[in-house]
Amino acid sequence: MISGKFAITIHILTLLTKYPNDYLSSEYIAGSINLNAVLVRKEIANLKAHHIVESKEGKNGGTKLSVDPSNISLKEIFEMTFESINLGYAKNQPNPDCPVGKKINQNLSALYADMNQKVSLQLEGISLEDFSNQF
Amino acid sequence: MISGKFAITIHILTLLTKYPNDYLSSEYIAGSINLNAVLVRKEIANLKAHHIVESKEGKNGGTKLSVDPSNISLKEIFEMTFESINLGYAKNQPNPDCPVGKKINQNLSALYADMNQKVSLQLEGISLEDFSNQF
DNA sequence: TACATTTGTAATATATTTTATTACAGTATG
DNA sequence: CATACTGTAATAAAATATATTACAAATGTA
Repeated sequence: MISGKFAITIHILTLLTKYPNDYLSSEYIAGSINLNAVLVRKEIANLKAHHIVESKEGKNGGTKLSVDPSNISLKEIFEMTFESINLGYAKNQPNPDCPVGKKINQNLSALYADMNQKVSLQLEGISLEDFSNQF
Repeated sequence: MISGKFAITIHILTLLTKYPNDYLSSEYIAGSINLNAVLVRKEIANLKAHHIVESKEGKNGGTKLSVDPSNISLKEIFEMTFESINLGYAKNQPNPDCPVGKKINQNLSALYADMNQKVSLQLEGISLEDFSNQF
């Protein structure tokens, strides 16, 4: 199962991009995603830690973008919400006495690293503004 | 969480490539992966359905490759074990009355489709033989 | 000031997915 | 005919993801 972190975060950011002058509440955002507001606030906390958004507490509070959406790429959003693209690893440590077991994870890692590079290149070319303009 | 299906399958196939003249038992393979033998047999069932390997039941039975490892690419293995590369979707259906909610999944899908194309190209260029030669 | 609204965060519960285990029928080998 | 395998179903356990509840703290406004 892949978590919805990236999708949720990009949904939040698209809303904030669409309404750049408003502080949107987590309840409002949650209503668009159809997700619990606490989880929205958790992703917002992550965005705040990366200085992408800023929040205001109290009545009429909420969250708004603190960067220009043309200056942030999907690669950055990806990196904030996803460790790396990969096709998975077996759960347990493989047998180190088997020539295949000994090296499988290292060889998979190399493969996945290449994958990430290609995907990163793709995501780097798309700004949040680009993405939002599709709506 | 990403399941280990792809990693397990490629581990199995690497072993079969290394020992092309033997029928390897699921217990033996499981010992290399450090995984329950039943799960190995399940992935082998998948490989058999795709005519990549063949099994022999009974004493001294096991599984061996039924294709030339230079003629099968990681892309094919990927497609047998993975739906598609993606960065996830939010779990619940988004609000169709919101312009963003209405289109978010479609726009994410398009993004992910591009990603798959790039990754597929990469994987297409690597044969099982290539991968196995790294060990 | 008092109230309402909102964030921030912790604690806990539920749901979903992934992996593991158990069990056993069926098949081939020697 | 005993042994060592596969094939597969059923169930359990573990891991992860999402949801809910609760409440302190902040802030705008009557």
